[in-house]
Amino acid sequence: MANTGADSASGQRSRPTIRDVAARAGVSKSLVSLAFTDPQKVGPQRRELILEAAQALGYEPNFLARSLARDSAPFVGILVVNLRNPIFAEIAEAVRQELDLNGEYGLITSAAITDSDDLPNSYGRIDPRVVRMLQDLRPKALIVVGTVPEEEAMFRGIPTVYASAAPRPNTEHSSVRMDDAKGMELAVDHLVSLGHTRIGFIGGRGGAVSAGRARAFITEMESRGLEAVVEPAGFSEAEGYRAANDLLSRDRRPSAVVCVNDISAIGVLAAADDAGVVVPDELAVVGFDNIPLADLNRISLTSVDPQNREIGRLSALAVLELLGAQGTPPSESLITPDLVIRGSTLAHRPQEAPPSD
Amino acid sequence: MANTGADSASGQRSRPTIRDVAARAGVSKSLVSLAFTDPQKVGPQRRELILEAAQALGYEPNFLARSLARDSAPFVGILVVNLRNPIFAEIAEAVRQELDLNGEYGLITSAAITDSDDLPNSYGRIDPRVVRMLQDLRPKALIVVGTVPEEEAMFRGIPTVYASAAPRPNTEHSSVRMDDAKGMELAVDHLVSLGHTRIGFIGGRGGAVSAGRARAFITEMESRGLEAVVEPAGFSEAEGYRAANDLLSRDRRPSAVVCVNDISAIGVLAAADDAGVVVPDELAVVGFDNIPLADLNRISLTSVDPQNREIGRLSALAVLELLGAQGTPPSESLITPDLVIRGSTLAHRPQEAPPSD
DNA sequence: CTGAAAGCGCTTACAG
DNA sequence: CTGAAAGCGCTTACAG
Repeated sequence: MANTGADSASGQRSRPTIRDVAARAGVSKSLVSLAFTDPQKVGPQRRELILEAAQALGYEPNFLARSLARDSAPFVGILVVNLRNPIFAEIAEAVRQELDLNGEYGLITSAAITDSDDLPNSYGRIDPRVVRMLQDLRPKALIVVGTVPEEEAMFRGIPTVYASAAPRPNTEHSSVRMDDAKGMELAVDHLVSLGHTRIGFIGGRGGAVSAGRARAFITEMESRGLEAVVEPAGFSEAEGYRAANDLLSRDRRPSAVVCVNDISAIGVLAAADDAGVVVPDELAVVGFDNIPLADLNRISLTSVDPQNREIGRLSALAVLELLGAQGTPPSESLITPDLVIRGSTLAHRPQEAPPSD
Repeated sequence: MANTGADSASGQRSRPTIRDVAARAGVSKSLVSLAFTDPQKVGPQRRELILEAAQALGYEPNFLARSLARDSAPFVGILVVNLRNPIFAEIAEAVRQELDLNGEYGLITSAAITDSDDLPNSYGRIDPRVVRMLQDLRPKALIVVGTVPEEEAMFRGIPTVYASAAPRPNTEHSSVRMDDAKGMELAVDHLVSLGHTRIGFIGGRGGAVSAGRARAFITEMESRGLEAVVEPAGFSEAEGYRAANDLLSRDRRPSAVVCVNDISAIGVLAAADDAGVVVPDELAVVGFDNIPLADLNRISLTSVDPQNREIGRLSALAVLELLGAQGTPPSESLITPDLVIRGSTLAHRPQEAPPSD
């Protein structure tokens, strides 16, 4: 149904258009357009007139029509691969906030396909229709939060930054992510300083990030002349649980483990609890991600903090740079992580203050 | 920049348009349009021809242009008020899945404004620009997941269903949410069956849901001739912590508490731990929401399960009904919750199997 | 600084 | 069943 005059007279209101504003202000459509896109180029009194008319009518330019005409929408798309993982939500919000500060606008959307057996941290597949939709919307740029398992061909032709994920080797895209080598160094340093020498790693499966951390662990251990014990596992709690059981049943079991992420570390804690192994006295545990859970009184998990807000912030800035100069080559930023020490490695952790308000 | 022929000859490819397909198939634009919107109305051979041309060119109709022409986009908008809360992600995905099953398409987006002091469960404000953007996109309908603090005027003119939130009294919108009275009955029943008579409630602040649960608690207790002890608190861990401390320092302290949600219940557990109060022996704790956290070994929180996937599913169906018959009056569905009993109320809980894969 | 005109990619009556 | 035409709401050269 076209938006006829009759329609706007009826109860079913549609939003006023540029035409309505032009009529009310007594100017042409194009002048109204100009007043909204490049106000300086319109004479002060006319501008005032137009803005008043728009105000009175409650007019705001229609994104959709504007996008079609310009062949580019006035926003940066933020594609969150997995909504269930709280760190992705945190990154996405940090991205949006930083874009805001720079006068850009971020639209968050999610493309996760729910598998029946989906776990909080599972890296699900992506819905190609969401990506197509996003392409139709023609965002100025895209920020992909999290690891996309599929080929990146989907994002071709639009400036893209990966937040918290590594792009494929010969990509044209930028990325901002934690420096895993540095994170592993912090984790192993900490454990070694507590006197641990027999240290295991749980992880290595489930993608590039996992494999990279396993490699970093081996490097870190070998550089100290220590034996690297690796128990392959993915990102889920269940896999952490199983891997920990395997590790705990070895004859020379490790006195400490580093886990590929916090979720699997939670599984390790559960396995230790069930096996009557006291944490941290008999088993020290370190995770990666520093999810909110890690800070809970009863979990108190020492974890490598990837600085998610910083990752989000820098991803936004990377996109702005890409937008500024078209020829900008893709960049890779590695963020230096932090180690947050808690009860899973230090028995007598400093008494925590009650959570602040 | 218009999408000229020269442009499509250059490296910077844009997607093929209906015009390209028409040219290749040797038919008019409108016939191509028809072939995509109402294939039956096109002769078999021509249809085949058109589809082949489209296939060869990699053509797919542009959502944006279609939306502008039709004054309605081919999808249902799913607005997630708060991305940080895992239950909202779960609902949103269930909505999308059910829409899918019915041939509709759901686009998830988030509108949370990050406040500096934002907590995992804080009900943030909503970004009006996201809503406007969504309106411009003209979704067929809207599903709002979570409580929107602002006025609902934003959603006027578009069929809307609230998932997991109550609409304002005289609204024209539908809603699907947990039956809080029933949930409270389950919680109190359980505690009473364990022999508790002095039971507290932590919550009541922060919105309609919170206040409603407080009222339900009082009703439930009074109907049994028990005294209802209410300690006002919001949804955050910090507020749960503080409220629990207040409650525990009373002369006749309760032997059990029901919390307005799981996050605040976590705060209660922390307060009990810090005060040396043993859960569940000296204090039994029940939460609402059954977030994934509640199932963790070390938390093991008894919780009222709102059946989020079911809420999502029914919200999708409610929207489909609204779309089917325009005159359909708004409906309110109350979902019967479940009580998941864990270690925070039952000391010797059944030995849990290791998490399944 | 202003206004008429063409166009973004699609859909929808309307006449053949 | 098919094709030319007008339109969705906006932007962008282009001529005044």
